[in-house]
Amino acid sequence: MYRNNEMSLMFKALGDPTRLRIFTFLQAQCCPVAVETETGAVSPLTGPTVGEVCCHVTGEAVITSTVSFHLKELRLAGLITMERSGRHMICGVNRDAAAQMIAFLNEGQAERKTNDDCCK
Amino acid sequence: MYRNNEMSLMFKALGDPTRLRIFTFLQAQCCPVAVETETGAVSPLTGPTVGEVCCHVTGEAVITSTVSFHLKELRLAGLITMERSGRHMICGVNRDAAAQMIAFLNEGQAERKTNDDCCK
DNA sequence: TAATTACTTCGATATGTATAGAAACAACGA
DNA sequence: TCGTTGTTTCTATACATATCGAAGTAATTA
Repeated sequence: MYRNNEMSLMFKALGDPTRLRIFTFLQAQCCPVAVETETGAVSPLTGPTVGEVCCHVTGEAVITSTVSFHLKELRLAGLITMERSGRHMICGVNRDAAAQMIAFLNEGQAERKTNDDCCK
Repeated sequence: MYRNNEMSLMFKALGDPTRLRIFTFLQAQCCPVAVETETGAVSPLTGPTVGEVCCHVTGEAVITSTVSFHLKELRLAGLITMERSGRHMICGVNRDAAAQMIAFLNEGQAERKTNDDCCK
């Protein structure tokens, strides 16, 4: 049941068109990453700034509070990472999260049970 | 851009814990299907009724308007199918929709672009 | 240290969503 | 045709969410 709730938060985060655009934009970015030797966690070293994300979304070179809000939602859902670099915030996708969603959906496709006789 | 909006509707539908439970429950059901010879579309011949879905979700043998509401949302997002069979409504997952979501996420993982110099 | 850049948070607002009970509806059996 | 079963729709309500402009904050430069 815990997994269900975590997963629904991820899906919910992608459930807004603007956030889905941001996510796929970040997913498409190819950039060098740092790997933590202890945990193996991967975080982007460079990548789009918040301004660049805004730009991609709105087409204008202005940072909006709306995009900032959506970035926060994506971050809280664990779908993206953000790290300060000087005045900028560098955004990157959390590829593990995407992998988890894929795995979740794939499991469902694979595992089939015969009808349980529920409430009878 | 159209694809983005369609996809976000699917993710949104799975973005509620109750709906995600319903979806995975239906995904797990193994049942005979009918294949349309023209389109190749697959639809379940038998499967859980609305009452059985309710039962799985709430643990009680009562149909609630809430579950009915969530089933409708899933249906409108294209994630499940529902067909009347006598007094019952037979629910089934639309496996193609799940496949589409998986494909969408996978594409994002695969396709990487070098930074486009956006708004500069 | 004052100004500038890059971004976030706050406050207001309008709209959407989940839930629950009651009423309506559709199919079947007596 | 009347009641019963299985399900949906309606209505009300409480809560969440997206958006926008304004104010606030952090890092850098003049």
